[in-house]
Amino acid sequence: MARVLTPRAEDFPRWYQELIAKAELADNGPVRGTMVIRPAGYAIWERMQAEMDARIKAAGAQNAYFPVFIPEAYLKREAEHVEGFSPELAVVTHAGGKQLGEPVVVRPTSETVIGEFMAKWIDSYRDLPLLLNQWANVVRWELRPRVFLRTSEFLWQEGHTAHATYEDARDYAHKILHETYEDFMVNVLAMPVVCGRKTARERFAGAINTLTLEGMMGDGKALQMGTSHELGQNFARAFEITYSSASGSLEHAWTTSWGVSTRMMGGLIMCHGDDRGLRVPPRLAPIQAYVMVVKDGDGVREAAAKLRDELQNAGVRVALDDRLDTPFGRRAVDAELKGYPVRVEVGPRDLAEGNAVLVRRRDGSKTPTPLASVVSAVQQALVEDQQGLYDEALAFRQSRTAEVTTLDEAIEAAATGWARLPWAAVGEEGETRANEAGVTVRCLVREDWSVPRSEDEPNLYAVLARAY
RNA sequence: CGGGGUGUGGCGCAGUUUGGUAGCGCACUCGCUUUGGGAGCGAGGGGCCGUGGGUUCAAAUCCCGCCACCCCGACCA
Repeated sequence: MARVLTPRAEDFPRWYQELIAKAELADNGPVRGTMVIRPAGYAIWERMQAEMDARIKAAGAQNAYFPVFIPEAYLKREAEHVEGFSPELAVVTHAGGKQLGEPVVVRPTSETVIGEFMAKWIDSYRDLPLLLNQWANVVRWELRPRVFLRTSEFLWQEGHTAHATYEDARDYAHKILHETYEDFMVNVLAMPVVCGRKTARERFAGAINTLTLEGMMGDGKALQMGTSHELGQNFARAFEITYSSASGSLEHAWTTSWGVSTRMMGGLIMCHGDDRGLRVPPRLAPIQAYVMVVKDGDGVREAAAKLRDELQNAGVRVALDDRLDTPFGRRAVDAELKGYPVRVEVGPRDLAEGNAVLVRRRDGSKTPTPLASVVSAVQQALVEDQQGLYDEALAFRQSRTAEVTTLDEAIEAAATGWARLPWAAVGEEGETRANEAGVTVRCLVREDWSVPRSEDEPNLYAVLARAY
């Protein structure tokens, strides 16, 4: 059987296969494209999760946990929602050695179960807003899985909130979009994203508005990195999430939901990776500085260990590699594949001159550095390369984004990157035409690239691109 | 579901046209030499060739059925 690497060769650079094999970030699982994250990849995911979780808590949400099995009837309560998801549901029909009276669905997302609980937990306006988040794996039996980008099972965070008013819900959805997601992607992942509003066609099933964060990958395609939905009162009505207002009237709550997933791992690889492997932004990297004993010699191990300690004390996430039984070349190449931002190479030759060699993953530069200034040089490199990766990705996106005026031009430009044009020049018919050409409307933005409050605002622009 | 394709040690493949009882690379184990950019040499271990049936003295190879998986399209965080 041919090895399972679903992204097409032209979508992923050559190194990707080697990265999968050697850096062991992730692999497809035994069940039809189910994602398996190996330990090396988990270290990166774990840091993503920690950084994201901190931001979610800063937004006031609390973590909770809900059932993996959802009665089919729950899904059916919200018409659009069930229609949107039915084809991709995994349904359990047998359990306990017999056929179930009512099948249960393996959650594709948890609006419905959480809605059920929200209805129980919310009585008064004093209970609002209710801000919940859960880290969980969900299953969507997509027709065509792709490693990292669209696996049948994926791990994500899904936030679910209920608010007393439309405005409060809307503002919260936008707050998550910017303060939680955009902040994380820009400052931790070093990935520029365009925040915008999905068209009616691209909207989440059951939402009144879907906000998105779109990133450009190394091949010019777009990847939706995260999403934040205003669900209006659709789910509140379906699950009877009601509260007594201050004036005593019974009202339906306004809910939101939002999520980011392990897809970000794919985005990270495809945005920053180069022909030598992964480049992990310093703020994300589980190992920021990799101190390597290049070759044994007088005082080499001691010097390396000392640098490790100094870096650690300075707050740098550091690892020491003194495996002299493994050839240096292999260790160096492995470190590159795994994308450690900075390597500190210590060997007798440089040590004789009181130096270690500082190697930066971002540009491959090698700089002999006096032992006494290694810590400050590393710290500086980490800061510079965090910014450098972002600047590089932004410059790339800008160079591949065309401002055009007609749909034909936009479709042509989408062959290599993104195109932006007045939404009025596209419209629903234009969107259909673009889709037929393999191009989708990624989002709607204002002229200054900010997020529109409504689809009816004048002077909106559409961002068109090919997507995964 | 439509159109292509593939199933052979852990991974990637050759062998199938022209049947003769399974091989290569990587990985793994042991030994020696190496170690400043993916090491070399030597010696090993590991496969009822997806599955069921048929043809034959003999099937990975030929014939029929079944199954699984992959790629392209429809679907999507």
